Amino acid sequence: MSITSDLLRGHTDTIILARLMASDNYGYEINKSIQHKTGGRYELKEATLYTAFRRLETAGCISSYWGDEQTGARRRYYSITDIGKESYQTLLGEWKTAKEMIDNLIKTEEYE
Amino acid sequence: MSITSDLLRGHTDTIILARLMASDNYGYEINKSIQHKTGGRYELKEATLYTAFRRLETAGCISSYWGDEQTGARRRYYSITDIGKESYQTLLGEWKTAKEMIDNLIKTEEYE
DNA sequence: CAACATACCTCACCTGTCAAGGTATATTTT
DNA sequence: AAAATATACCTTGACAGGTGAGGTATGTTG
Repeated sequence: MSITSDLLRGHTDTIILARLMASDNYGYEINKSIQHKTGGRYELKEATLYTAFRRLETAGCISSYWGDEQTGARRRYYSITDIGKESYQTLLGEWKTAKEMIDNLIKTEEYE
Repeated sequence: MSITSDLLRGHTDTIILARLMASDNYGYEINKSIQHKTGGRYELKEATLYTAFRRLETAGCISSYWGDEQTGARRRYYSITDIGKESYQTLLGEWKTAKEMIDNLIKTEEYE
């Protein structure tokens, strides 16, 4: 168990949705921008990333389309839907709650 | 996926160790004190709790002994070891790091 | 032309969680 | 006295998300 697995587990969807709130983007670049934002301390594994895309698309949170690049590898772009925007807000709220709860629970004070 | 599963996943060990930093205690009561501390909003499922005890004991983070109750159901008490105390401190640090990373990643600002 | 970067994808496995089931003792209610 | 509830422990099988390892294809760089 590393710091980048179970502690961040369950946040993958939120992280992706947050990125897509800014603009449409494709998988490879989404991962790069996440790496960039953490100063290289965190990257989504490819398998995790694509699993999350499938999950989010099935849930109606994102939609996808192929880019029209004339050169280089093809790119599948993702776009956040209205459902996705709602989910994102919900997830933000849940994170706030969970964060407070964890902070409270892992302190040693106030345990009887 | 509920707020009490994936978002708190990976914190079970830390929560238990935090409780044991205060004093030795037995499973049933540990769970009660966690419920009490969250005002009933969170409880570890029994299966999760006992799985975690096995995991922590195997890792040398806790040790256990049977209580000498003369009446009522038997109680298995757990005690945090030196290794457990070290682990607890490490986990606290990892949580701090992870928290900052997540906070940063799920914001919509600063994505290019 | 080999190596690397870009860019996509799938499969099998691992691990933590948990619903569902079980055991046993003591107390309270009917 | 029987039934229900609370205390207190435990295991098993299934599920879901993460990930290592593998694959495909194109373009660029040394």
